[in-house]
Amino acid sequence: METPSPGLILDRETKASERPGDHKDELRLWLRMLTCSTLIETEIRNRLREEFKTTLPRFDLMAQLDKSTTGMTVGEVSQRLMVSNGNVTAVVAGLLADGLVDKRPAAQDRRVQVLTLTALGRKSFRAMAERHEGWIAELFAGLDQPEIVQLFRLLGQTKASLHQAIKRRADEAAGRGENA
Amino acid sequence: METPSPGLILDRETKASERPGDHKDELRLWLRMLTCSTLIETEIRNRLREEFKTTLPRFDLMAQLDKSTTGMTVGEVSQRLMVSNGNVTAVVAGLLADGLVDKRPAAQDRRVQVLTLTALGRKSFRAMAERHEGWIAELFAGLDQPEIVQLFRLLGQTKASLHQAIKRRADEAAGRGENA
DNA sequence: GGATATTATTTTAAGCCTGAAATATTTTTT
DNA sequence: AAAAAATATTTCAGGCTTAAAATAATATCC
Repeated sequence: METPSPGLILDRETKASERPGDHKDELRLWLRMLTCSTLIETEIRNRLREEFKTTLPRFDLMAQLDKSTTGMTVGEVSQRLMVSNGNVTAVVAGLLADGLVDKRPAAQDRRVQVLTLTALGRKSFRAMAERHEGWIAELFAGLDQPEIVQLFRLLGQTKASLHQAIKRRADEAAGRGENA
Repeated sequence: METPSPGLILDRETKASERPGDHKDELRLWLRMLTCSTLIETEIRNRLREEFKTTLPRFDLMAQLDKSTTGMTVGEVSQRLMVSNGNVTAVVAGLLADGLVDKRPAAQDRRVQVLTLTALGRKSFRAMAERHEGWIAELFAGLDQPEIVQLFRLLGQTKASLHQAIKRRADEAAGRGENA
């Protein structure tokens, strides 16, 4: 746990550029990030179930709606959560059944469904959100403030890099004539 | 996307300790990490489907088996991948059907099922793994080597912090007399 | 204005995933 | 050695998730 992975020790003798075609460091980085994400997700999932008898997808969806005063469409929520439309429909169905969310067609465009938290939903979410914030703080308690800032910054870089690579790929595909 | 989140700008005037009970920075950090993980997962999932007509869970499972020469038990795989036993059983069922994995009871202990890659499975995985490593490298291409090393290190810190917090919680639960 | 294309959402079929209960096997206790 | 406890895996019910097809409504084109 404390010993750094040998592959990441780089000195003047062993530069990345001297191992052409090798990208083991990036792979290790990804696997470590995935481990962290999975550990956090699993723990939050467990606590939501134990303390609030709910699930992470429901919590996440309610979190989006809580941020918006005027409500959000299915499409907006699906984009924000980076899940499929169909998934939003399914999760919303559960929340509707529990009276936590309201769904109604938009006045101007009847294709669009506008989702809002009900009063019960808002109250219920706020209680969970407060605990949730504490749980996350506990989980990151081993990092001091500068480390948190630095990690946040590097993940910002990462996010930009990902968007760029993903866009590049999509453009290439479009260029090759992938007809929609 | 480029502008840093205001909450993370900390100077001498605005220390975290001066906002007791506030843990918005940790929350933002977690959400950003989740965004990165999700972007990578989705992209890898898409490419595995497009280029190899397979799924991420299958790839991940095969990756574990590829690392082991002697085979792994269901329990070992489940621990490594941080998924439930039942899930391993289910994914393995698909791989068995496709002739990529072999499953047989251990000689000494017939409770245990030993999983190995078949020759086809190994060949098939190696081809995917090579492409996979390239994809990951592309996705992280916006980070230079020192950034990768630094991010890896900080995620190591994070991982340690998570294990500590999760263990603490489990110990507390056990102490309160959670009978198995 | 009517045909066509686009957009938003839902449905569908299939696979992933979980926790808990059930099953099978081995180990420990008495 | 029989009974009880522990361990490894599977089964089960239920929920999540996706991509692709279907549906419905709006916008665009001629």
